[in-house]
Amino acid sequence: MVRPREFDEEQALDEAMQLFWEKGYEATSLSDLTSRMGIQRPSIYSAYGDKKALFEAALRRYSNVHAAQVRGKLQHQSSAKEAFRAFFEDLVAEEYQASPNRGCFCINTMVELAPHDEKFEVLTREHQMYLSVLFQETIEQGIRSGELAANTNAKALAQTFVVALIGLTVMMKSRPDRRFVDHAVETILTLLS
Amino acid sequence: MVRPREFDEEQALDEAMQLFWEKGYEATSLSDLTSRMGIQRPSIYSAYGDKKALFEAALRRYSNVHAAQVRGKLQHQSSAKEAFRAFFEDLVAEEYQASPNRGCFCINTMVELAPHDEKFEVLTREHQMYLSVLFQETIEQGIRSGELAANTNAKALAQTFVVALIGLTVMMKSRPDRRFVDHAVETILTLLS
DNA sequence: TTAATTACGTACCAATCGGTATGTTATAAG
DNA sequence: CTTATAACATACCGATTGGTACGTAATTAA
Repeated sequence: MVRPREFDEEQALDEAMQLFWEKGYEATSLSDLTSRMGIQRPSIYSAYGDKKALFEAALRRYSNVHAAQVRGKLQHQSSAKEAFRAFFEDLVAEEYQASPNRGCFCINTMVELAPHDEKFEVLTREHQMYLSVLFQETIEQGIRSGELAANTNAKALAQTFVVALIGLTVMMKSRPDRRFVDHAVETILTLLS
Repeated sequence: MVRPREFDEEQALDEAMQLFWEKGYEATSLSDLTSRMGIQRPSIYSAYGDKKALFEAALRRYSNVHAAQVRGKLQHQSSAKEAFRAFFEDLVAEEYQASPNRGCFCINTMVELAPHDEKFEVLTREHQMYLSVLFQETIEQGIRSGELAANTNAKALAQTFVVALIGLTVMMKSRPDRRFVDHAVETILTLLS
């Protein structure tokens, strides 16, 4: 390396992530990216590759950060029921005060790119699978502690919570009445009792 | 009217709907549309307006057709439990044999356009609300017939089924193991018992 | 201090984007 | 048969798209 980069690669990638997250792949132009990232076009291509590669790097970054956040939120609570209640209630509260409603970058990508690009089909699937494992571990912890019934099907329940997470996140993009979503969360949580 | 249209407006709109459904708004170009619809560019603009207006017309058409399909499927069964079981199992079966996985046009639009365009936020929200009413009526029918417990919260349950519908539809875009989805459907259906 | 290497900024590329002006053709009314 | 009207196809518009060639500036190794 003879001349060091004048920009922070991670920081610029983070800006790209925010932009792709908010607008999606197709609606985000190279001009959008250069102005938001604060670097020139050739710098993007030398540091990350083409637009698709930059998008992939941004998604991988999101996936890592998001997975760690979910893990942290679940572990923060001692009770499994309280963990899921806090998780879903936070999800709803955060999404309702966001504008525009970005939702989840990974879910957005599942809708926009996964059906036409196997790389993103795999990437997004693996993220869901990881979340499912996190949910399952939380449920199994609740079973061991006696909080949840011993015959609880942890795996099936975890998979259902992933479905609920996706459904809630996407649904809130149309900004339905808050009570609609709250009722759904309450009903979903009854699966734990 | 002095010279009749040489193309069938509804039929061409249907082709546009298929294309937007499969590729989304941004990824579908006017050239894609003209070749698929079999008409020239100015014909699109004179018959439907600009690209956004054509998209809106296609979405409205989808919404009507889809709502009627859902209504038909729910009414086809006599038992509420069987109605929802058939509904969700059909959803999964159809989606797993589709390639590419188009999902639901309305849900796709909720993700791509609703956060940035209030018109589509409203349009997609109203469609979800209508589905929720259909679900609720089916549940209430089950309560009246004695099939479901009298203290069943029909509204909350219907809203939860909408969340599940969205979650399942989007999740399947990443083509998870079929058992994953089947387990989730089975768990969701336990909410009826 | 020189040479090699790489980042940077500018300016550019062909291709495609959404959208339209225009001339021609077909129809119905008079 | 003429005339008004609107649909048709072609050909075009400026703007923007993703991507790159190239000359300059900066850094390290020799």
